Amino acid sequence: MNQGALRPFLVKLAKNIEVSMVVTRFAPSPTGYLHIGGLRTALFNWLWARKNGGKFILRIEDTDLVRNSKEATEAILEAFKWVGLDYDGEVAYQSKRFDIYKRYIQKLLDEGKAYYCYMSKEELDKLRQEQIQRGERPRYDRRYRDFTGTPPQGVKPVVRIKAPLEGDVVFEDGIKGTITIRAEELDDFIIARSDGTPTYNFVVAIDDALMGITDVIRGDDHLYNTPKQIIVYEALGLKIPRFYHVPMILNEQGKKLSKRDGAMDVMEYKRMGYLPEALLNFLVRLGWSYGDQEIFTLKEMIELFDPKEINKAPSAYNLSKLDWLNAHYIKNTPNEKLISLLEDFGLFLANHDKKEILVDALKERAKTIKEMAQMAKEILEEPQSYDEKGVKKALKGEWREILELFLQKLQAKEAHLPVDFHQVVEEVVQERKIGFGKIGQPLRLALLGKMAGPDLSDIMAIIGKDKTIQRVEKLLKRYQ
RNA sequence: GGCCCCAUCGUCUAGCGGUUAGGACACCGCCCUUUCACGGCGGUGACGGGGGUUCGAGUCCCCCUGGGGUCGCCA
Repeated sequence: MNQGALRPFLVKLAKNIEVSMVVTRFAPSPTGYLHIGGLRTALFNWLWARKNGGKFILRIEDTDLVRNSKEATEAILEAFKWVGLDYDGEVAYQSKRFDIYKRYIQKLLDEGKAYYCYMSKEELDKLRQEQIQRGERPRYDRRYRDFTGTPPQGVKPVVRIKAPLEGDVVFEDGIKGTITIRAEELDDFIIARSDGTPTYNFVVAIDDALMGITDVIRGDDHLYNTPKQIIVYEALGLKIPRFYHVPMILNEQGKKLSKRDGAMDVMEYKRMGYLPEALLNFLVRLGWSYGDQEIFTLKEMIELFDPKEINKAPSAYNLSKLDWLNAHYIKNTPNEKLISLLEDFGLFLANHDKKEILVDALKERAKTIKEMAQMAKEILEEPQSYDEKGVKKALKGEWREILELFLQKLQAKEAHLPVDFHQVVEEVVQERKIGFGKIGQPLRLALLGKMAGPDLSDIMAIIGKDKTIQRVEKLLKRYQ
């Protein structure tokens, strides 16, 4: 095959590669922390890009200079870091791209596809009120669309785009199917504010096109923005990406999620002791599933995720399922890792000689790292009071004689490991011919101050012989 | 209110014209066990309502009801 014959083939190959390339993005506006709905959207985009060996871009939508904050951007970045989502290239800031948008706005102006509108905010508000009173849908009346006269003085104009006057804007949504919006429902929306800065629907379309975004996965609160963005794409002759509008996450009552619903901030989950892998697993199953599978590693998610399979209906989150997932991931996290996570909750175990026994005992029962820290403290710290019900239940019969015998035997013995302590308890049981509970219950009360907790032998080994004796003596003394 | 979208156990979901409607969380029993968990076994529990289409509808169509989104010089 000579070069001339090969060339068309290579061109075709290159085109196919381009077609199959997937570029997604997450585009938050920096007005607050990253919330769980945003994180799910980010995850979906990230998974889809990674699955296809494509790119995932993080773009900060900060065109509204007065509402943005640097802290919010940092909070979003921090949340990304915590859950372990990465992104390709540098973070893109729209505020640094104003000159680009300006050029496109000018282009539309020059081509007569956009125009200056001199209506003031007050006039607009008045118009809207009148329309609402008449029971009409409030919308701009296009009074400056074909304006040729002398513009009013002292009004800084906005730029509006000419939306189609008739027909439908139709697009294919990867989740919801064909969406049709009639032209009458759209108005000539503003693409540049009176201060010259561009607005959301305009810059989104420009950036998605310029950055080569092929798949836009976003919340379905953007569904109605899509036809507006399509108007921009078409006015500029840009390639329209595929859209996937993900239904919202609802609160536990099945109502719209609001700031009042508590744990909205992703970082709040860290503070509550959740593991990022549990949160991600929880979130990926909200609106998406793969048969009966509940547990997904990140690798499996990448392998199996497909935005086309996302549910059409909104889903309510339920914390108890997150708890279950978190408990699962805690059980499967190496002790060393747990010990370092525990430090965020004021528990420092790194130098404790029985840390393995302690963590092993706790990881089976804790739902969160925070809870785990609490349980550990209950073991490590001498009880200051005794559970009332426990006292009634455990301190009866010959409990005193039993514990005294136990103390006597323990004092006479070397004890370090759980088996050593277990052996002492066993001897008491044998000698007194009693059931394990007869000694177990008062002993547990002495050690923990309450009736629930890990294996007694483990607890004694963790705190050691001396503290065990101290605690038993304390109980004996307290209830003479 | 207009427009758009949606609807299977309390919750997350499987189902893609013929299923005893499956799984998970939660809940309730039982087992394991010195206790609490974990784990194992079992149970309660759903196709919002009404019309069609079809030999046959959770699955297709229409209406109602309910829910969500949206109607900014915010994103």
